[in-house]
Amino acid sequence: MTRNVSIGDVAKRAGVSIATVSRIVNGIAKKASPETVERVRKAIAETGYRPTGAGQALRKGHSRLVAVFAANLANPTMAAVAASIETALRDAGLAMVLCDTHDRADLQDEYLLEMRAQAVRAYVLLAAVASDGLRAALTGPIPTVFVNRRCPIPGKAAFVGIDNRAAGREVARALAQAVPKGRLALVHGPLSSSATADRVAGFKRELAKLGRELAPEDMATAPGVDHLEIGYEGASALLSGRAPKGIFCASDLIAYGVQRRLREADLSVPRDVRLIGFDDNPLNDWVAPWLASVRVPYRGFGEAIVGVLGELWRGESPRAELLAYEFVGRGA
Amino acid sequence: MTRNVSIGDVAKRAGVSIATVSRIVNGIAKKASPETVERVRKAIAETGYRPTGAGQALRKGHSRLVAVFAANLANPTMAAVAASIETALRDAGLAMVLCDTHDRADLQDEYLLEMRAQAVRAYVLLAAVASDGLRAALTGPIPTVFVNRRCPIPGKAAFVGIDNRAAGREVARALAQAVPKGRLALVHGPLSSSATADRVAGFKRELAKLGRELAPEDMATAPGVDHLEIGYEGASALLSGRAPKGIFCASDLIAYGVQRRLREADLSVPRDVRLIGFDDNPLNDWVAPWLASVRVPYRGFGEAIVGVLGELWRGESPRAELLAYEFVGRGA
DNA sequence: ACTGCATGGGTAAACGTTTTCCCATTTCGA
DNA sequence: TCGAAATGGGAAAACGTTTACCCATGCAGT
Repeated sequence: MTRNVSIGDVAKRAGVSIATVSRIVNGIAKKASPETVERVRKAIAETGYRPTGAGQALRKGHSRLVAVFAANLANPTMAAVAASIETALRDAGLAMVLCDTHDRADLQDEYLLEMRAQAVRAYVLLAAVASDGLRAALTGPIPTVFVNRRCPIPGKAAFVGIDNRAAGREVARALAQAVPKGRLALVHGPLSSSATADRVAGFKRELAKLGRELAPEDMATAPGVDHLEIGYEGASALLSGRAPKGIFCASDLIAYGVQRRLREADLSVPRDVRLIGFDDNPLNDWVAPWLASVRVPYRGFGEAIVGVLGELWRGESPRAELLAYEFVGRGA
Repeated sequence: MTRNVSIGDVAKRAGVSIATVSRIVNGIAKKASPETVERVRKAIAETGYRPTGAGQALRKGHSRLVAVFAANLANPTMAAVAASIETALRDAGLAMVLCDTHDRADLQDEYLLEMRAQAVRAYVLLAAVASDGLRAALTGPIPTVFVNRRCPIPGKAAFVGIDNRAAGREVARALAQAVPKGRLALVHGPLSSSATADRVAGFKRELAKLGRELAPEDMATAPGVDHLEIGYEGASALLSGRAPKGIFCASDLIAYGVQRRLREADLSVPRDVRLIGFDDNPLNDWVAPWLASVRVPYRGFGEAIVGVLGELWRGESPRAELLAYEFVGRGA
């Protein structure tokens, strides 16, 4: 219906050139008398003018969009991080394009191309997967920051997350202490994720140091992207022998799956088996008060990510920002 | 570094004009000899050309973006719907800009304006809130579809969701049957959401019909956006009297909150109290096997929404698409 | 031989910005 | 009083597309 108001309309109404309007909108304050500024501001307010993204993007070479890639939006932690990023981006005057890669390289590559065509200002990769497209993107001009899962391709890349290895060690100490004697075990997802791999490595290493090294049959995993199923399958594998007294689950969802399997085997958590998860899903306090976990400050990820992005936009070199995590004891 | 390849580069390489390339890319097949098409296709493949969004948006007046507004991304059902929309949009060659309005009118308005400036092809409002900006948007040229929560402003607007009133009635019958005698109760969030209001209305109406009308003290609510807290507070209110035997919680998260409060009062679900939630969070089977619920086919929302959007883009008039829900008995 | 009409494809305008020049006027220092 | 510099602001190009319009050429029908 009503055509969008353009910078020309504002200029006409204020009786100045569009160049002047543009300068004032963009805060190039050097060149404009206070009266002119006032007139233009008035015209903008009256017309409700707002610069059109397409025009800006065309001229400047980049839009006000940031592409966020998530491996699996159904995963609550991914959704939480996405929400946090969204808020932080908005505070920075940017908008989020959210892409679900389903952990598939082909989809990720397609999205990388499409988002480049959209002239996004940055890529934010939530659990990236290695792919040719990613390799290409890393040499391209679009700043990229990896979140949670480190860049699966060698080279220096910006990262925001926690020290998963140290957290894994802390879990090991907590579990060993909570279960002074008896079989300990581990259930985890694919190790292609650096987050998982680091947690597992730290956990195993520390456990060995404590003299409670895990045997191969104490470690279970399963393929797939659904951590609930992974947990269920992993627990099934563990239960072929004598039930473990303590299990580290590399994510809370895995722990939920494990607990279901244990429940079906008439084992009670935490009475019969201690469980420690990871991520500390906000629902834990409500529906899983038996689950100890590691709280990752997902709410703060957005701010950290936008901070790192700011550095990249200013031309600084990529760095890793590690946030503080916290072990949450539950089910004591 | 490497400048993006533009349509001109392709044209030069294929030895044709950019108009020809554009026509071929856009499938205007009438005007191009097979050999020319072949040459251009080859040039496109070699250069990896892909039309730039900004150019298209500028020329056509709209981008390949669709704006999705969610009231609260931390809510798993919102996230699930968003994920579903994302997939459906991708299949249609579109991308999703996700905006978290935090259920605030001012943020929603700001986003409506900003997304209009981004020339989005549509608004998808997940739990919209009434506001001046929304009123203005509805008279504007951008197709709008409401999801889950109906348009809070009178007038005809496209809608995708379920028949919440009928579902509420079904819950009433199920609860009355599961708890043949004893006090029944209801905990719900703000009634400004049509989804909540309809569920509650259907539930109360049917209960009255069954001769088990709710007294005022059997209905509890609490302000705020966090359903967990609402459930907890609501349950506290209910517990001032004799504990109810069955409670309908207008969402699963509310049910989680209620259950926690009951647990703290040493009441067991479902032994002491039957609980029925709504939405059927996928986690229920894993961590809340005591919670009956109404399964809303959120996975299918995306497809339905994109279908409705297609109609709107073709100029058809807005309609409401109601999807099938299903009562899920648990904790019997 | 001329008209009429497909067929294939090129020219150029338009979309809305930003930004580089450029110009006019004023101010200031000597 | 003259030149230099500062101040305020305009003209126009460029970004990448799409599309309305135009122009050849070839061919069939008269």
